[in-house]
Amino acid sequence: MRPTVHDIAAEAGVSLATVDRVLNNRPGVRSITRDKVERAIATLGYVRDVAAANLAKSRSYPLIFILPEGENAFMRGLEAEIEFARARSAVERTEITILSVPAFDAAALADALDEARRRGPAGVAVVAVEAPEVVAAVGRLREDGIAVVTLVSDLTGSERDHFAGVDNIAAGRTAGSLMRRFLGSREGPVAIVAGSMLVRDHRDRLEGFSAAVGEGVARRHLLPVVEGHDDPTEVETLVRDLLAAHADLAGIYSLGAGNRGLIAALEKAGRQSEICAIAHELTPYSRAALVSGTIDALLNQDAGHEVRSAIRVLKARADGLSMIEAQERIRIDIFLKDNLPVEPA
Amino acid sequence: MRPTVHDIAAEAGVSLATVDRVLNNRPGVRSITRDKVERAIATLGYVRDVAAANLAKSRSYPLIFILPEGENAFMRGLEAEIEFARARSAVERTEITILSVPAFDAAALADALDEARRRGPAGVAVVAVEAPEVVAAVGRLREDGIAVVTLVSDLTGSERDHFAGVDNIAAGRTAGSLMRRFLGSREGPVAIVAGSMLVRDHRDRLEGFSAAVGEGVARRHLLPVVEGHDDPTEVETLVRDLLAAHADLAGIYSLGAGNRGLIAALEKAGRQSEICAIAHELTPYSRAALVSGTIDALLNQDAGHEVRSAIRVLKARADGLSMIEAQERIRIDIFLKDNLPVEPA
DNA sequence: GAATTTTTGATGTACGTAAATCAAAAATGC
DNA sequence: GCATTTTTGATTTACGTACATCAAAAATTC
Repeated sequence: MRPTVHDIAAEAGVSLATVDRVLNNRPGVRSITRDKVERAIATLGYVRDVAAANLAKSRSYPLIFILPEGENAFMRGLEAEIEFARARSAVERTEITILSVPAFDAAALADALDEARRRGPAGVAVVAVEAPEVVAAVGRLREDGIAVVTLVSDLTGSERDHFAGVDNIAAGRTAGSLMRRFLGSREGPVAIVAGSMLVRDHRDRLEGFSAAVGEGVARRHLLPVVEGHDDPTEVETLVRDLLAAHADLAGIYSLGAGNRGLIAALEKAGRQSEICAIAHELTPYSRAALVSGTIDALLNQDAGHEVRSAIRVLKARADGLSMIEAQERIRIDIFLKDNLPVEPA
Repeated sequence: MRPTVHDIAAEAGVSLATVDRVLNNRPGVRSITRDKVERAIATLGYVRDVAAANLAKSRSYPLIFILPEGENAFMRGLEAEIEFARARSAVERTEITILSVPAFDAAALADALDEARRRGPAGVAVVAVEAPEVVAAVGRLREDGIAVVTLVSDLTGSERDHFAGVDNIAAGRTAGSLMRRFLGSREGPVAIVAGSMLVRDHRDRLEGFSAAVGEGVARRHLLPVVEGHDDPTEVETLVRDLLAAHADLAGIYSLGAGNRGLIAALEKAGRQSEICAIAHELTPYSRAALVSGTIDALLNQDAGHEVRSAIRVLKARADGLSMIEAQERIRIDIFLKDNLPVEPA
C-alpha cells in the first residue's frame, strides 16, 4: 500500500494537522518540525493522491480556448477537437469555453485575452498572432497566476508556460527535404504559398523549407513567397497566376491553409500530376487530394493531440505540477497516400 | 455543479441505497424502481465520478506486460517506457509487472501467458508471436475476465480486446512508396531483410512493401526475403553477402530489428550513400545512421505512446468502460533526418 | 388475511485529502 | 517567572462513491 498522510504523521511523530500544514504550506510550523515531516515524506516515498485531493477540494478547472474564426479547415477541426474534449469535461473536471476572434488580428486577440482574464479561469490556450500587444496581454494573464499555453502558433518573447504545437522550422525543413528528393534531377522553379508572415508558424516553416530544399548539388530556384491569408479563394487566384506565369514550375509548397484553392487551381490547369505539391494539415480536402495524387505529401500536426496536451499542461500548471515532457511533444506527421489514417481523420 | 448520487435519489424519489443498487447493479430492485432511477440518471445527465469511485473502492490495477528478451533495441526501448510508466503507477493506481520470454518462441510465450493468468491481474499486454497455443492461452485469460491487449505485433484470430500498435501493412506500403520515389528512375534490385515470418508485424510489412514498391511504370526487381531474427550479427552477415552478390543493388528495406548489423555492413562496404536504405524503429543506432545518411528514411512507432495507450485501454476494459478510438490509434511516424525529434528519442 | 418473501429505507463506515476550529503546549520576550 | 506569541495537537466536517447492516415497508403466496 502506498503511504498516506497518517503514515507520515506517525513516521514523523507529529499530528495530522501538522502534516497538512506542511503539505499545503500553511503557516505556523517551525522549520525543525517542517524538516521532520519532509524527511518522513522522503523516507516513505509519499506521493499525494491527486484524485483524493481534488475530491476534497472540489477542484475544477475553468479553461478558455481562443482561436481564429473563418473557414480554415484546420482551425475548424481544432475547434471540433476542443468540443470533443468538452464532452469529456465531466470526467476531467474541466469547464471549457471557446472564444473566437478574427484571423491575423492582433488587436482583437489582445482584447480576447483581456476578456479571458476578466473571467478568471485556471488556464488559457491561445492560437497566437505575433504582436507586442498580444505579448503584453499574455503577460497580464500570467501576472494573475493564470496558466497560458500557446496552441499551434507560438508567441516569441512571451511568458507563456508552454507551446502545444510542432517545431515549425523542422516542419519546413522536412517539406523542403521531401521536395528535393521527390523532384530529383528534374529542373524548374518552386513556388511557395504562405498564409501570413504575421504568424510565427508560417515564418518558421518558410525558413526551414528555404534552407532544406536547396541543399546538396543543384540549387533550386525559389519564386518569391505569396500570401493567401489562409483563404481558399485568394489562394486559388494566386496559384492560378503562378501557374500561368511559370510553364516550367516543378513544385509548390503550401505552408498555410486554404489548400482547397491550391487543389482547385492545379486541377483546373490539369497540371496536378506534373507538379510536385506539398502542403500542410490533413483535412477532408487535402486528404482527397493526397489520395488522388494532386498533393504528393502532407505534413500534419494532430489537432486532437494538441488539444489534449494543452489541457493536460494547463491543468498541471494550475496545480503547480510538472509535466511529462515526452508526452507533450507534438510530432510532425508525414502523410503519403500510403500511410493515411482511416477515414475520420 | 455536476449531479451526484444524492441528486438522483431526490429526483427519482428513492433512497440513496436504492440508487446505489441500481448503479452497481446489485440485486433486489423492482424493475419499476430501476426504471425510475435510470430515468433520473438520464434526466440529470449523471456521470459517475470515477476518481471518487476508485477512491472508495481502493481500486488498483495489477497489469502484466510480456515482451521478448534479447538485445533488440526497440524492445529494450519499449521496456524502458514500461519502467517509466511504472514510476508513475502511484498516481495511476497501476501495479505493473514485466515478464520476459525468449524471442520468437511460441511455447515459451504461451507458458508466460498462463503464468500471468495464475497471478490474476486486471490486464495483460503482450508482444504476440502467432501460434495456436498462444491464441489459446489468450482465450483462457479472457475467459477469466482478464483484459488482453496485444502490443506492437497482433495475434490473428485471438480474443484480445485491442491491438496497441501500428497498421503494419500500411507501414510496409509507406516504406515501399518512399523507396520507389527516392529511387526514381534509378535501376537495380531491392533487397528485403526481415526478422522472422513468425510474427505478424513482419509479415504485414512485407506484404505492404512488395505491393507498393513496384507500383507505377517500372516494376522493380525484389530479391528473395532473408531472415535475420532481429539479431545484429546475423543481419550483418546477411547484408554483407547481399552486397557482395549484387553489385548493382539499389535499395535495402529492413523491416525488422537488428539494424546495427545493416548499418555496419553498409558502411564497411562503403556503399552507404549509393544504396537507398529504409528501416524501422528509431533507436540510438538508427538515429545516428539517419543523421549520417547511411539510412535514408526511418519508419517508427512511438513506444511511449503504445505503452500509455495499452495501459489506458487495459484500465478502461477492466472497468468495463469504453475508450476514445482516435486517441488510441498509433501513428506510423516517418522520420527523415530533418524531422527527427530532439535527442532523448 | 396471515405468513412469507422481496424490496426499500436509514444509517454508518470507509477511501485519502483539505480545511477549519479550539484547546494545549511550547517557545519567546522582558 | 510571568505574560505573550507561536507552534502543535485533537477533532470534526466535507468531497462523491462503495459497501454493509438492520429495520421497515411493500408485494407476493396460499
